Amino acid sequence: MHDVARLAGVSIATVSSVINEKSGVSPKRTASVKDAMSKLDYHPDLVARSLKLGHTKVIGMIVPDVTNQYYPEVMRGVEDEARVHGYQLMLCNSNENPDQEQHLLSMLFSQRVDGVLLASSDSTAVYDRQIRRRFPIVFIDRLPPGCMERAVITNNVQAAYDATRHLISLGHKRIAIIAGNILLSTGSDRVAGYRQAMQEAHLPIREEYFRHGDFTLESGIQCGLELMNLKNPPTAIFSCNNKMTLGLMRSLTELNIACPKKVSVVSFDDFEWAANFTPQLTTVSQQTYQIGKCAMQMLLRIINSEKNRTYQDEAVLMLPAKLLVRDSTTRAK
Amino acid sequence: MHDVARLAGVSIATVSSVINEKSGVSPKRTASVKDAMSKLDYHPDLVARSLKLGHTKVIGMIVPDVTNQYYPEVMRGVEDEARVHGYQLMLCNSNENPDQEQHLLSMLFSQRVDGVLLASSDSTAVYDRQIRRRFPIVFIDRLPPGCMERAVITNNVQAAYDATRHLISLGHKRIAIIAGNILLSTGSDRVAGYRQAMQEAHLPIREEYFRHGDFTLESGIQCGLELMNLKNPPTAIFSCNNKMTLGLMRSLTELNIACPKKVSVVSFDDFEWAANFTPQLTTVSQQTYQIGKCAMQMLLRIINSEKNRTYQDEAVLMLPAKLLVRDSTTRAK
DNA sequence: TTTGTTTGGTTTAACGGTTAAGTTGAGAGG
DNA sequence: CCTCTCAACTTAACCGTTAAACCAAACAAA
Repeated sequence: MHDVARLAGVSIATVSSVINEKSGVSPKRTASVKDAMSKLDYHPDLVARSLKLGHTKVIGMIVPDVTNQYYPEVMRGVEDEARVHGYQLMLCNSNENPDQEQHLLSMLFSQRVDGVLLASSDSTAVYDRQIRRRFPIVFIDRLPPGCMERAVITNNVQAAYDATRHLISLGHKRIAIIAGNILLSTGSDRVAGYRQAMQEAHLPIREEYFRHGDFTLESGIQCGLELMNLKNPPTAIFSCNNKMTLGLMRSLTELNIACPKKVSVVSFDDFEWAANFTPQLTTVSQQTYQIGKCAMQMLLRIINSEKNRTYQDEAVLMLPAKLLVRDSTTRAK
Repeated sequence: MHDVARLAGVSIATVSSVINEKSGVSPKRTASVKDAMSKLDYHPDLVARSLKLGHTKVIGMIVPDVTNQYYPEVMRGVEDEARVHGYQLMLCNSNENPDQEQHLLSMLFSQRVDGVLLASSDSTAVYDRQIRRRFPIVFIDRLPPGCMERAVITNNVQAAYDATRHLISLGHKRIAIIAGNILLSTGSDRVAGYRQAMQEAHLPIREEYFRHGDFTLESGIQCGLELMNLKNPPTAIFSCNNKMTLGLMRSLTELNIACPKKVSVVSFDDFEWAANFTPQLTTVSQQTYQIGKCAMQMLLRIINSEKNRTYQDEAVLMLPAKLLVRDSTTRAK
């Protein structure tokens, strides 16, 4: 910057003015400064600017597993919205590990990011003022216990209800569920929707049809095997996320059980490949891109309101999911 | 920091020494400083530190599409290696857009990242000294034209050769290829491997069996339809990436053509779902995690060698891929 | 002519750390 | 008792920006 100023024959303050497009610099000088900048291949140091300005124009995003299709899709929405407003993204992986999540959180704070988007894997952490004071947080996908605001999630209860209703309307009575980690809202809410639909239809929820997975492929295989090896196996299964569904389908292949002939399957989470399975999977499709976009918008509103001290609270935004009926579900015999 | 120093009754320099675990601070003071730090919930400002130190301990990573399974897998390797050495990751999406890629590159420079991992979508850009001077770059996945060093990629020629050989060894003669963007090394190298295997087996490469896709699902569908609607359709198809394969399989479903009965399919890129398709897909599996890990290690070596001025050059590291034979390929009749 | 205002710039003090150089005090050696 | 050494700590300069305060010249109004 110093060099640019010297080459253009002005002070560094003038260079700064040109960079930030402030008024009060004559066209002639503006031109010569710009000239000098490109001659020297000068790029402003955002580190220094951040230090001075007190904000970084970077927002952090913590997800439990980048490898799960779901999160990159959310990330697209976040990124597109962020770019429009000149923000950069710092993506971190918590590996479903609460300790690492806390560590990342404090690391992001040290990096002085302007805000954080968090899909928390910590079912015990209380994100109270302590953390809040550090920076604005918007929760995505998963709602931490007790959290009543600043979150963008899918209406999991409704979505699970719809999925289960679909099975019931096809005449199924023996409907099993492969639940995810019920310490997470995505785990418990989907179970709640299932329960609601079953009770409404006066169907019993048999203990043996209620399987606890943990959102991983392996647990899907395990639960699938257990369910189909019962003396009286279910005629339909509701699997609570994409990875477990994958495991479930593998177990069906292994046991040589035809789907949907012998058992109908409806899965949470749609993904590119779902329509390519044989059979094509009936899924609950979340608005992933939209979740990311809305979350980023909410975060931006919070950041700006803190800047202007016009604190307005942001409720939990619940986006509906859509049931995509394909070939893995069919009428009960 | 000021507050911490005051509370502990020392100077800020002493606080700094404690933070950086420098010798020359008495145990008593060390304790009281640490005490004060936790009392005030103090987290050092990495922005200020970066400004002073001239490095950020952040490395940038630019990928064409986070939504492609491949890149998150690479990212895992990068992240694990980065974490060990105290580096953070800034992930960016170029959307296969060269302009955006250039823009991100200059943005990352302004952020003063210590290095960059780049899967370039720019087939024309020359990454010469101009760019190099800004920061160390290691290329991943795709080798830009003319680049002979500082890259970690899969041995695409060999892998494509193996895949094609596999089809040939099954007795296929009419072997089609759905190529990707041949302006990218991943596109052209895979074609080269295919060519080599075909020529070696004295099989003609028919123009009509050579289809140009662009690595997208849509192009896969398109090429699949075109190929199977020929008067004399191929008995085997080599598809050059995961998304195009997905498209290809959709087109087969649409045309009601059985795989592998009517046509064998081998695909580049393995992914979690590949083993769940019906039929289970024969794929070329890249060492994604390892690519990320090795690339990060190489970048670290470059960064450190620049620091010590012990410039040593890094060649192109080529990792082998593995052919996973499953059910989508079978003997030609 | 004097005064006020506007325009187009410069100077300088932060921002929050790190570190080289300087200071202090205590113990050892002469 | 004086000097020397060394450990322990402080002072102050610096990193690259921005912005408030300041300044000079030009011009308009009284």
